[in-house]
Amino acid sequence: MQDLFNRFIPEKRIFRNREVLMPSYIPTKLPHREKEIDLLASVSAAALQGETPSNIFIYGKTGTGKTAVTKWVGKELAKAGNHLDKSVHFFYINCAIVDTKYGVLQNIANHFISQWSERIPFTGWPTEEVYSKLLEAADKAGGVTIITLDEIDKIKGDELLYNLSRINSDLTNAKVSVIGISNDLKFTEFLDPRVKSSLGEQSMIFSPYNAEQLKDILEQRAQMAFKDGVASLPIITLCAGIAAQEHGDARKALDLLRISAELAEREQSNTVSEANVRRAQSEIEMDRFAEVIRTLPMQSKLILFSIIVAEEAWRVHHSGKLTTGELYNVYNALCKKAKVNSLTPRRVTELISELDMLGIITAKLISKGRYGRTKEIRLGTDPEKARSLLSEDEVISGVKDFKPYTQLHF
DNA sequence: AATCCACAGGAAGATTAGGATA
DNA sequence: TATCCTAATCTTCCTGTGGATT
Repeated sequence: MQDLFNRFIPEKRIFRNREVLMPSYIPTKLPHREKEIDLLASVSAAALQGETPSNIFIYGKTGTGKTAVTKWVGKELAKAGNHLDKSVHFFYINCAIVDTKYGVLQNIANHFISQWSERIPFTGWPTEEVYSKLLEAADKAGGVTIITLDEIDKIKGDELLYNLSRINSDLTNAKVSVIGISNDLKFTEFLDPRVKSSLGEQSMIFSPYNAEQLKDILEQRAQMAFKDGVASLPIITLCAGIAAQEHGDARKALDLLRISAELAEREQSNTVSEANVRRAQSEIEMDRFAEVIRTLPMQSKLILFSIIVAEEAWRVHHSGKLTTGELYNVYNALCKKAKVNSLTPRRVTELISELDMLGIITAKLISKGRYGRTKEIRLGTDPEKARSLLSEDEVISGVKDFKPYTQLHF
């Protein structure tokens, strides 16, 4: 019995606790977020006096610790409340998962309702009914509740936010304050001004970590996640450096370290090598690249395919650079063959810029003087890889043998 | 200095698709 | 189910521009 499964459980050489490197893990110490923690704590401390804390809006890019800090402070607050015998509740909900008004209200309400029989079903009730039930339940529970809405920009419609922003006037016994978390800096711009001023009483911005800070974070986690001596300091510094270049996203840094270690484990190694990190990085990069290409709209795929095809043809016949106009000709011919309506040059330049921003291609604006201004377009990645990814699309696979030079003059 | 190429990219309006609503 | 709304996509029309050429 033991032997049967032992064969499939790899010998533990690397990990002590892999969970620590997962995005969901929240450590007890959050390095370099002391200021944010302090500010958040000072605002929400009002709850311990039985006052309603100001509503807070938290901005920051992904992997800057918004969620971790908020959850951590929330947990501590609830703990402190318990200690002081004050009724303080902390409630967290991710709006990317529950994105409807009904869903959010139902979740909050059920948080107050302990008895199963009285819980609100996940569908069926009129939304207003859920709201009044929520008020009732909250009043019954009393105390101060802090509701955290993570990825608040994902909520459909702003009715919910309006309701929540004035929920306190509907409550007699309980007090509610809201923490909104968003990685979209422009989110409030198109919000009802009343909601905006109410939710934005306090706002915080989480800035990305730099390489030094990421190093500290990785060091702390590595100590818990790995057995001793698995990841050396240079390896950790390398991971931190790579992630710092990519917007200082701590989640990415942890992913990189974790995948590197997984590769090392698969090689039966006892330590993570630089080669493991490089491999992991290209694997992550490849995944992202594949995902981006797969989800491209059809027209963008056609344009990308035109670039691949044209570049190949150019390499054979010519060694000039691919320009917008030439690309458009190829694209146009390709569309004809694929029996798809082609877009106007104006739209195509826009799509080229989008592909450029996605990092799939590079489009550099140059001037050829008398011969105009154009963009030099080049594929940013391996053409064969891109080609095979594009062939998954049926429209593209229908024209995969397309050769531009049969209908172009050089 | 003036010209002019071959586009870039802004503005505004039209079209379309998908989702909500009655 | 039909219809209505909205956001995204796309078109039309436009002005702007760096620098080789005249």
